[in-house]
Amino acid sequence: MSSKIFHMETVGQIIRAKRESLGLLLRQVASHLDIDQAILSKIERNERKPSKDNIIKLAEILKLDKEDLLVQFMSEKIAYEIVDEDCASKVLKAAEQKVKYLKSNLIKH
Amino acid sequence: MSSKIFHMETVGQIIRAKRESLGLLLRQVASHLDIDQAILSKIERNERKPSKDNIIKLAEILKLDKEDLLVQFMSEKIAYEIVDEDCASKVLKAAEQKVKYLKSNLIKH
DNA sequence: TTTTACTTGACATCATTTGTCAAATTTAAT
DNA sequence: ATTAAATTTGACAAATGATGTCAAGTAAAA
Repeated sequence: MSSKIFHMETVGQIIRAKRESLGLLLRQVASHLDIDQAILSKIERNERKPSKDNIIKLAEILKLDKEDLLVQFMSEKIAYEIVDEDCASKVLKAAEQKVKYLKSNLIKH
Repeated sequence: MSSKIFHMETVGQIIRAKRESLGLLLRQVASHLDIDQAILSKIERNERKPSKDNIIKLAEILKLDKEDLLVQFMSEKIAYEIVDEDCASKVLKAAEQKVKYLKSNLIKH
């Protein structure tokens, strides 16, 4: 019986930690994202959700792996969307099948 | 090597098929949902997405299993959200972990 | 061909997302 | 302790997306 402990850092926690470790100010990072520092402050404290564009630019300036950060971001979004459903696990499994199906029939739109 | 064939009916296809098999008219079903039949027509042809409320009332009037239909609905939504990402599979796996984590730490909001 | 059912597109309304700004608070430096 | 810098907060605004109405068009059935 192996039970792993997961950190489950939020995107906000990840970027705050990295920003601070790089010694950057909110205003510096925010200006690279083209947003007000108020938003970035909120994003870091999980009070607001970043846009996809925010994430991409954050990965750039904070030297984080873009794909990793996007995965964090999107999975977090999905998790919050379905966590209140008791069929959350079914939903994810079904979604996996649908994605496979859609990708194999690569007819865009 | 077993490869299953999945139907992958959309929610739209499911409800149109069931409505027709019950001999119900768009206008009859739509009125039960409290929406214009135009919307229902579009939902059935995947031109518009149903709301969650639509789904619940559809399950009622069409005698479909409510949870099944909700799973179809939500998984479809998620699948379309991420199908264009090449890390779609990673996202779903990460989402599963996060859901587990969130559910185990059942501190609402 | 006339009626009935469905589809289409233009538009309306409302909620959510995404952002700005300035004042208030907190943290750090002198 | 004061000041200066950094962060946080809340009120607001604009843009976008979700959800719906309506009426005119098309297709199917009688």
